[in-house]
Amino acid sequence: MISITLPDGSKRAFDAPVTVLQVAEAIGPGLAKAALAGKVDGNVVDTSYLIQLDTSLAILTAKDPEGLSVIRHSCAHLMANAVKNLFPSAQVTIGPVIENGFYYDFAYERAFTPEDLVAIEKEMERLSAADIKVDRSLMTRADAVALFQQMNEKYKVQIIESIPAEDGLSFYKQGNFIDLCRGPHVPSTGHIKAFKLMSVAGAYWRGDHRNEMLQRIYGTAWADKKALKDYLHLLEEAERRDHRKIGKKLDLFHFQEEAPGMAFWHPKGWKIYQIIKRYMQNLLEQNNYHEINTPQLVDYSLWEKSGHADKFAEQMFTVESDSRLYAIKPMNCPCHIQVFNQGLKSYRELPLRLAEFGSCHRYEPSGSMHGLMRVRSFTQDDGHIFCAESQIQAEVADFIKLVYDVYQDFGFNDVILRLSTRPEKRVGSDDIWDRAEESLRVALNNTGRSWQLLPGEGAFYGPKIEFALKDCMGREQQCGTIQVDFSMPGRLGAQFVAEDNNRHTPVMLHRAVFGSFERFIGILIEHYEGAFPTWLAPTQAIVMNITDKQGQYCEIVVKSLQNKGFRVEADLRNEKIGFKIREHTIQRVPYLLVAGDKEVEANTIAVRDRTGKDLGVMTLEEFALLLEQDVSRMSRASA
RNA sequence: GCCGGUAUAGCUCAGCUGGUAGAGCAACUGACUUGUAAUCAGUAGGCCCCGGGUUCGAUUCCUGGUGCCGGCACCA
Repeated sequence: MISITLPDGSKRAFDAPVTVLQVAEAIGPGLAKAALAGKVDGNVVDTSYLIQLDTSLAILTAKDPEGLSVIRHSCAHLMANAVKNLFPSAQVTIGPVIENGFYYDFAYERAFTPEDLVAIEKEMERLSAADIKVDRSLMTRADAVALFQQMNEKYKVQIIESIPAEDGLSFYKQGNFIDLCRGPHVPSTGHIKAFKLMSVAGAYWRGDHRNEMLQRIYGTAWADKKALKDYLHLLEEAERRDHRKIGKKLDLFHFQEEAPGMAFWHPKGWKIYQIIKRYMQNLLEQNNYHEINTPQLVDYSLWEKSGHADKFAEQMFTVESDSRLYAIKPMNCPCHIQVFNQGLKSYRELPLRLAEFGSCHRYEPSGSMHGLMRVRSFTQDDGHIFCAESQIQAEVADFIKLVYDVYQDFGFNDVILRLSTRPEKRVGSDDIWDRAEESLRVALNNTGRSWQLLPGEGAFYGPKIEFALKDCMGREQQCGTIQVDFSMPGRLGAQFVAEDNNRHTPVMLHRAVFGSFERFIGILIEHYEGAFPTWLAPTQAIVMNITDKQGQYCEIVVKSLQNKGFRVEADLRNEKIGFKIREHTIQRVPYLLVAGDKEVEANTIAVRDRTGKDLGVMTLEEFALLLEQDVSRMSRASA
């Protein structure tokens, strides 16, 4: 007797071992038809999985997130199957599920073209329509190696050989196609109904740039055609949020060929930049930082001492003058240590917090640049906290809180927290790394928030906590960071006199909240789709006349609001009011003020907002109050 | 940096197989003096990314470069 507990708590009894599919059939034919996989004791398994002991079971269909994952995974196999049918000499490698879809990497003598993709998709449709049964089987490693060697799948052989011998190897076969896979998979290819191949791209074998490049095909797959259509529509919407497009449309900045990766800021974009800079200056002052400024060019020898030249020589811009070699600073920390080193410091002065809106230049690889998100010339809201080891914990905790406060002010609620630990190429002993990583881990755990571990992703001088925000396409962009550095202060001779009257080397915490102004503004643009909250909007209100008669009145209105500190402009062009409204609505100006004869007569203005909502006719004082309240919703900005 | 794609007016984009280019919007000029998302008419605007080659002739084909786009790798 086997008793199976279903998600609703009910139990089913069977005389003999049953497969997941048989259980589904016992529940109902509709469910059996929709069944993609089962969840037995929390593990997702094939519908052919044989249940032999009492357990809990959920039948997974396309409606379940895990069922959708199975579809995507099986769709990757379906694509590999199609590719092998059309290009028999292509070799298969790996094909995992990713957010919204899947990819599969192939080794082939030439690159796949967009036309190939169309053909592959068509072949996939054919295989899906044929509803081919998907069978799972087990094989020993030796047999598997022999089989794939015989098929001339040398990448697959490598993968199989790298799996520990004691692990069981499962394989999935559909028609003429077989692939090593942990599974589970759909029972037959007919369950894969809604998919689309998105793009081809190069990708290094095993993610290592020293290896050959494979052809990666990206695809998306959904439960049904409607979900697929919705997703494609969502993608189009997301593209509209692209900061590069909005930057052009709202005239915020531009790039040009003569200065790749370096933004030319236009008046409105620069206004936003100034607003967030002032915001940060206020905040730093409140948090006991001292703002400083350091040189743009520093003799190359300093970068050799700091260790940066060792790792980043290729990525530094250099200038030779008067037979001396300088580097245009790629970062600010060595300079901050120079400031710290002026004069003997006492433990009483720690923690000493130095901040700089530091303009940096890095020769980033050409293929890595991306609008404002990754540039060669950028300004960090950089800061370095010099402290004793015992002070790390409190400083890190304060900083994490600061970051969350700031992000909240800017409307970001989805912050991705990560801890990046020691990389292969690094300075400092393992003991130092142990202590540094531990201090960050403790700080993260104390926040009660969930965080991800990124092993090996730390800076060469220390581990780091990263605060990442998502861009319009869901890509994670690192913005804030705090890094514990036990090495650089010592390398550059930083010292302080402790309570014991001996000289000690301080710990340095590198930290930035925005990361860079460029990237942060890029993220802001995408987050708000250009419709910045009033406190950030370059123009907060526009005043428009109906005819020339109200021109003078409009100018008085503008002047009066400007005198109160608001960013207000007039649009007195001889155009119809509808035309002007449309233009400024598209330009995302929060408030649109109209003055016609009636308003002049009553000494009022007609107000509407950029969403099209009519806020009615009011006096200037009433509007100023409304504006004031709107702006002060962001408390820290006006602090 | 690597793989692929791409580059035409300020912007968004047409331009079949080679015969030196067009649209919409924007700009400018004029008329209109207008009540909440596009008034009408006119004018002007192009080293068709840069260099080399093939050709009688190249925006178009080939080739080298650069920028940009999508990935990969990198990211102090």
